[in-house]
Amino acid sequence: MRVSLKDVAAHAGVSIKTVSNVVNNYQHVTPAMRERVQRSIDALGYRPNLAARHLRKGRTGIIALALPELGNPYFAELAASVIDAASGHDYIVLLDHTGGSREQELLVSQGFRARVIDGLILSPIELETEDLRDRAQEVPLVLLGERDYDLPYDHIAIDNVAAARAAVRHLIGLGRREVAFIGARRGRSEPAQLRVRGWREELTAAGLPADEGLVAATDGWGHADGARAMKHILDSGRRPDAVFAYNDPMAIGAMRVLHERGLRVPEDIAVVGFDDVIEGRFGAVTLTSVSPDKAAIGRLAVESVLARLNDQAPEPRRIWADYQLVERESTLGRPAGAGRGTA
Amino acid sequence: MRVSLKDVAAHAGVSIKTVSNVVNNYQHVTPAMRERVQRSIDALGYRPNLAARHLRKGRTGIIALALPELGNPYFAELAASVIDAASGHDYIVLLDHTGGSREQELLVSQGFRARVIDGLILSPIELETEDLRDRAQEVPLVLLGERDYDLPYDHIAIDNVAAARAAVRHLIGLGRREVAFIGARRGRSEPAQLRVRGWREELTAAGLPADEGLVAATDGWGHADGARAMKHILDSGRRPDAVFAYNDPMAIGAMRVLHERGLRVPEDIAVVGFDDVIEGRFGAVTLTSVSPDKAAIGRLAVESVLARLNDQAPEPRRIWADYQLVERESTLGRPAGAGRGTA
DNA sequence: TTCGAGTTTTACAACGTTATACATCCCGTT
DNA sequence: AACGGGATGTATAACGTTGTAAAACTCGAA
Repeated sequence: MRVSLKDVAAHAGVSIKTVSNVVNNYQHVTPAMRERVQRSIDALGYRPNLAARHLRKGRTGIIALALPELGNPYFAELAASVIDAASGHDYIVLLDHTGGSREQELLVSQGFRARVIDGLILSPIELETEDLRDRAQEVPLVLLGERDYDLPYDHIAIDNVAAARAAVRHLIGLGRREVAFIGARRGRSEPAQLRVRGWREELTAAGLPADEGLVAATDGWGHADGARAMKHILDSGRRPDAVFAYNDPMAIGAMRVLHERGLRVPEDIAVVGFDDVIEGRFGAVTLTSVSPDKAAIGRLAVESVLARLNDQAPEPRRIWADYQLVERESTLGRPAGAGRGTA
Repeated sequence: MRVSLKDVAAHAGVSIKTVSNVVNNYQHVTPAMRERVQRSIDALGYRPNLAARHLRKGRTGIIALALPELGNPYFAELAASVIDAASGHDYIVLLDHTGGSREQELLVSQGFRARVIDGLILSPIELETEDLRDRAQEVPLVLLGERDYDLPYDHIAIDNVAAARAAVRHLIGLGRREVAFIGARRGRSEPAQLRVRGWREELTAAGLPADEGLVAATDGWGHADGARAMKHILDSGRRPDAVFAYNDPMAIGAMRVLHERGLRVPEDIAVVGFDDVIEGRFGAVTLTSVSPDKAAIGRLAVESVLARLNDQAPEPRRIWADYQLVERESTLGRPAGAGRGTA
């Protein structure tokens, strides 16, 4: 069996607690004693049993990250950034995916999928405010993403309305007048509402009609959904001169359809995506996109969870991460601005 | 504080162990007793403390999955499939990424990054046989991916040589004679060696020269690396009529360069990738690719780890997963429909 | 020498669970 | 009626760690 503190203590001829003190770098240990115990530790190859430590301290050193789907590279990159951030605090990350379904999100938020965690970072899609309200407050929860909840949890996101407005402003600046929005979600909940709102506000501000006939609802968030939505718009006889998609995969799916129909990007239709995933930089037409600071989001999420875990956190707050509009071939034209903010 | 077995026992007026028996579905519990205890469990909202269970049983219910990088959608999709497979066995997945560096892979393989796990699924890139040989045998290890080790661990992969040969055979069948390979890795280790070997064998079998001048080494595995490699080949004055890339992102990066140089895919140069990631289906030219059965790989990996954990596993073995060559526009016999976008 | 105030080490009791060994109960058989 | 044996429930001791409180040192000053 494995070496325990008891074995080390016996080997060094001291009490168990003294060994524990050495292991944990307790202040009051004489250098001589530390040396002696350390020698036994090395000799026996002792390594702490984390299960016992967890039981005793009530901490596991694990935080869970629940994302809608890993297939979307934005979430994959976000996961990577969370893992790195956590690693810097000696935390490891348990990953789960919900498929963006309310049921799974509920299970995750109530801790039924993972019960060994110190904290949870959740990026909800369909979850409603009331779903989270009766959450048994077991471990700290930090929310990520576009949904807008009025709840006592930290929430990290970029300013989706402002970012969407920047994207639409950019398109208008190119002289486009009919800007379609791809990716409003069907059903009662409206996860895309902030981006749709930004689209609407900016058009209105520019004195253009926010034509709801140019808003295409979809069932999912992938390439295929974007393609279907684009087809739907074109088949309905509309011919917008610009498309703003909920995210990059949908934008790329839409561009594929435009290509199949012989429509040129950006000459006939300009396209802007959201998330700035790597694949947008290598298509035949590179994609202009809103680029959230993923590294910052991951870092802030981890820091928030850990702060709350250590009771160092003030009241729950909304934290804004930076973003940037990155222009590429799909909207060749003149420069646009960046945005940012703080809570 | 949280509800423990003790609380439930007091509430139900029985001993702690009886409650434990109910929780663990122990055989000999009368329905009446089970009912009564269950009522208390529900009333108090009891949920087992995994740290304690872990300490007692020596199991955590967690397996770790260590992948080179999540940014590559192949690995992201693989992670999703492992998470789903594990979930079916009441296991959860701790995710780590190594960046494909030997140092990180070593840390992971020796359990220094995560020590609360029952088993480890590792997809190594640079790790050498000897690095794994002196691994302290703490938890079961299952290997994934292209590397070929002669070690007592289960190894799950598709037959890379055969798959690569199928890809090259397909290109030769189109009448292509100069097939470049993109993505051999620099340095002493040769992670891409099996696919290069398949490339070489198939060309030779067809009576064509395996021209090493058409093999492009890269530093990484991403879009940008593929683009660089393609540029390198073209700049060296070579003009192959086909390209076989180590993976899809590299193939897509290469196609972008071909597009920039005014070379048509597939008319001038046919392209085949590897992994069949979703993004290959939505470019201006969709990508022919070797499609490994990711769901099977995830499932087999989880099953292998758990079998070994339960001592139900025979001697370590190599397990082959299925694959398929999916043909798309990048290797179409005749020119694709809508002309290429312009400008 | 004795005392006191710090400093260093120790003994012991948790943390919440499951395994072991034992006690009890309920039967059908003698 | 008493017995034996399987089915069911219980008390207790681990698992390996850390927090608490108390004991045992050290050292300078009375």
